[in-house]
Amino acid sequence: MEVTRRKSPVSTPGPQEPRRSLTLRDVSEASGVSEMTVSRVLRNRGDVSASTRARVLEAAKHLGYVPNKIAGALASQRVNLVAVIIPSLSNLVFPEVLGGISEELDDTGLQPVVGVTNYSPEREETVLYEMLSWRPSGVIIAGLEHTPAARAMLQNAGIPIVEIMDVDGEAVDAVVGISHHRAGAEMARRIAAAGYRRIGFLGTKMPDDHRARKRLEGFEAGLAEAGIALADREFYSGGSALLKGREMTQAILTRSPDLDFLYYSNDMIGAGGLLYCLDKGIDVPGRLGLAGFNGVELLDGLPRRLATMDACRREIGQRAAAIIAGRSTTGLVGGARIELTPVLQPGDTIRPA
Amino acid sequence: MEVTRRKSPVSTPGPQEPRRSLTLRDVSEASGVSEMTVSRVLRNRGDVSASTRARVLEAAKHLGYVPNKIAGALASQRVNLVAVIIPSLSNLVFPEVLGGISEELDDTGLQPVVGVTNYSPEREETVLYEMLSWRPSGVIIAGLEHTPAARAMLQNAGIPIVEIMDVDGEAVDAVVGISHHRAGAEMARRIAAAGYRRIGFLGTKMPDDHRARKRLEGFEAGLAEAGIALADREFYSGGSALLKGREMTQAILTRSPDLDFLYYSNDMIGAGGLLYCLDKGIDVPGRLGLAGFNGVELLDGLPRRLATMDACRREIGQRAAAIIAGRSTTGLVGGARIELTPVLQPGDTIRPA
DNA sequence: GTGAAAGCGCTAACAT
DNA sequence: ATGTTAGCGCTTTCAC
Repeated sequence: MEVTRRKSPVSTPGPQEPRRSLTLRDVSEASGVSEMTVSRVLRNRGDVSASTRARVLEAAKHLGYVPNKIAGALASQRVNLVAVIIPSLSNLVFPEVLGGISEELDDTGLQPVVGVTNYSPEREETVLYEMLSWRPSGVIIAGLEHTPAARAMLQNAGIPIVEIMDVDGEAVDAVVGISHHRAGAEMARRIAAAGYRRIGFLGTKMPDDHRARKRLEGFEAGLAEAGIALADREFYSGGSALLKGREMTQAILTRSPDLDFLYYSNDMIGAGGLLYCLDKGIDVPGRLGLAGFNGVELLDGLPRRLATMDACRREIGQRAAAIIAGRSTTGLVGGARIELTPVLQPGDTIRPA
Repeated sequence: MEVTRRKSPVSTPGPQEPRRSLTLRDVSEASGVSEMTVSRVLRNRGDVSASTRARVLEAAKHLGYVPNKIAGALASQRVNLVAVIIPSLSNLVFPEVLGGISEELDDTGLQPVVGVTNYSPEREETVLYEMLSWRPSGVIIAGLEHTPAARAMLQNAGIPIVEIMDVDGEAVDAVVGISHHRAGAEMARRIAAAGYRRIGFLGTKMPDDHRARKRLEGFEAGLAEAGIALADREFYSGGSALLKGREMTQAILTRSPDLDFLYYSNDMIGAGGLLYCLDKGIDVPGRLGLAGFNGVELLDGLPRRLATMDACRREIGQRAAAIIAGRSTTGLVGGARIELTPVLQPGDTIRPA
């Protein structure tokens, strides 16, 4: 049995005994160069003669050496990871944000690591703690609402933090997003201007989806400007969004047949509602107008284009990543606040004003 | 200027100088207990008196200490990370697999870390290298096709490897998936049995989507059993799948108006095709039958249920994660081969046999 | 251009 | 129940 940990000869490992990974020392011995020089070659640092470099690379490749970033990170106090914390991956929106982040990070040597919270503040706290314990170079996190503990961790992390998606609130550090309140209000004004008066809201019942909540609040505020109050509302949670959209639409129209507009908290349930209306032969947008939110690509394939607002998902990811990348280069600190402006796309489901 | 690295006094950090993170030593000093005991408390290891434990936890919490997993991993030679390497996040299928993985890993102390390859073998190789350099406890990777270098890395990693989604080929270690060849063949037999004879295939043009390719091969083999050859085929890539489905359907029906069945390589383009047919008033499934692949939840909201086959996405994730979790506990080695059986769901778009 | 020494923050192993 | 010692595999720093 081995007792000492180091210098154990690389005897053939026993049957069930996990093989030891190769180390710099192995490459060093195989190439007859010091560990230090091997390290330099592998990181393209400092001056190394072409011949040495070739010899080292050859040895490393031949052995199948994969550097140990754990040791590297510990020694250099540098980790090329960016923590990305989002509520969900099935939401369609977040993979797109992620796409923007990856794209922007691609040439920086930084790598995103994704954590998913399922819209639970407690899970967010856990995930954040877990990720911070790997000492990432930055954090990109969805939303401005966090538990006090999570907020404290973000503040004390000593790394750039970018809160994304939403700008309606107090940021810890930098923030990139849109105002969901304003987005809701803008849609409300457009609807009111088009002459719709009996307006219903349909949303997923997500106590922790603050952005959907803010859109609704903004929407009601916008309607109020025109002296209109929300006539009815319908909430669901879970399941296929498209199907839920159908069911909710049927439910609300059965209960309040005089509604002339339906505002959905996202495009997927909106699309379900649209399909339902077309099925039932309801005149859209004449008898009934419809609008969603997000501007998802999926809508392009529907029989009619649902009115929506682009949430600038990809750009949000890019800008957030750019902030992290920029700071990790310059070392500068200071919280930018970037508010993007979503564009209202009336599509075919709002009648002209 | 500091020269020694250790024992540097915790003087107030300068304005732009990144703060040093708290260490075990800080907690040790604050609580008046040795670093080792603090470490034990924080990991719930060994016997620590209730009073000491309380004191340590209090100190750690008060300071806002977040353990440094990099150092911990290096010292313990243990990393609670599982590398998950998938082609895409926008494919709808992979987030579901991920869901299964997370769920299964949740109580094991293991954490998934996701890497995305965009269906590029070279990118897969890079991502794999990057992830292996963090010395994860296991790898879950989509598909059986890898570059020789990637395959070598997997073989030499000395950790459990689970290749997922597909079982048609040679696995490095364990494998969990379905036979896409068989899935294609089964659908072909069903279609032939229903009396369809002029059959077209529509797929995304993905040279590296081996599973779609295998389904097509199986499909053709299945048709051949009934003496049928594929009458036409149509390929596209990129863009909104739903919209592409529409366009491709229009294209293939224009070119080959006598087709009586369309087999799509995935449900999204199939759904687009279905919407197109309904728009055009084509009699489905009488005049024209349709089928997709995957069994995505989205289909539930469509006007008609598209025929499909469930790809067992969630279960694949669960089983794969269970293999990794099991091995990291038992230390046993040995490649399981788990073939799941997808179920054909005829929906409303294949006429009865 | 190359090497030697020290130590990153933590934990395994062995005292006590 | 708690402390001490010696690294984990790499990079920083300084010397040659």
